[in-house]
Amino acid sequence: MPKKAVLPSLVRIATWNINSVRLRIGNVARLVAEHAPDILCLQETKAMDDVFPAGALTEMGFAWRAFRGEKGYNGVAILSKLPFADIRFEAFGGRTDCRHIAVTLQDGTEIHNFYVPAGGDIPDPELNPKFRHKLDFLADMTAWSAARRDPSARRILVGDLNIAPQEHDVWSHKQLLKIVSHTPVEVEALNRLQAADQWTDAARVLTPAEQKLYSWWSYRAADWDKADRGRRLDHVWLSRGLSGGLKAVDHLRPIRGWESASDHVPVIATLALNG
DNA sequence: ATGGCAGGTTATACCTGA
Repeated sequence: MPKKAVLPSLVRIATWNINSVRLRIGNVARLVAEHAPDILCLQETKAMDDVFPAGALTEMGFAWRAFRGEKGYNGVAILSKLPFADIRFEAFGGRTDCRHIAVTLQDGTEIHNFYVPAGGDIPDPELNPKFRHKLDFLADMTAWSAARRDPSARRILVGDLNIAPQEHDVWSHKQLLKIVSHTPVEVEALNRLQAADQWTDAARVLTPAEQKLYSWWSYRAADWDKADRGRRLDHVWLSRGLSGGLKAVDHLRPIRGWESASDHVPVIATLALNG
């Protein structure tokens, strides 16, 4: 007897640091109209639950919604056209601020949406509590992943991880070595997390390591496109039980040029969950 | 080598981002 056909054969899952979901709800609608994600994971929604635009997202076709936000900062959401069997969150970095939310789909696939702390300006945990918080958060993620180590688990980890790990995940490896998001201590912490359950960095499966690949461009550049000083901060990772189903990963650079754009662009992975 | 922008708030100055 074939596996129950609860889910479509290919699923498109998007991650996007939206930098205020209320301000950019029109951009979300345009993304949905033009790119048709089945599941949309947002970070930095900056909206408490009572003002989260759930109605507008329902009208876009997301019958299933999980969100948790706080006033002015943080906030994560998972919007889905596929049903949820469970919604939950866990504490990382010693706080229950709104930086993680997870759902389970009907076939048992888990989706974990993270907003890792940015870490402030000074890459020294002794001098900068924000950097200490970032490292603590990553250490907790690593322990969390190691405790669930499972070669057959079906998990997707997405989000703004606020680290560009590889040389060509930033515009200048040399010039960013002491800049928070690309320092060796952060990259090593992210690599430990990835190794904790042999996660696949989906974007780099299909794009060679020598090719520049970004998901974020600063608001501060006079011309972000011309300067092209980007970083790959937004990630889609697949557990071993799902990595074989990966079909495509798109970094939607043109969206950085939309009116009233977020400084991050969506990353969309297409994968077979039942493959 | 630096500075540059943007969103939100018990706002009109200061915190966050990275």
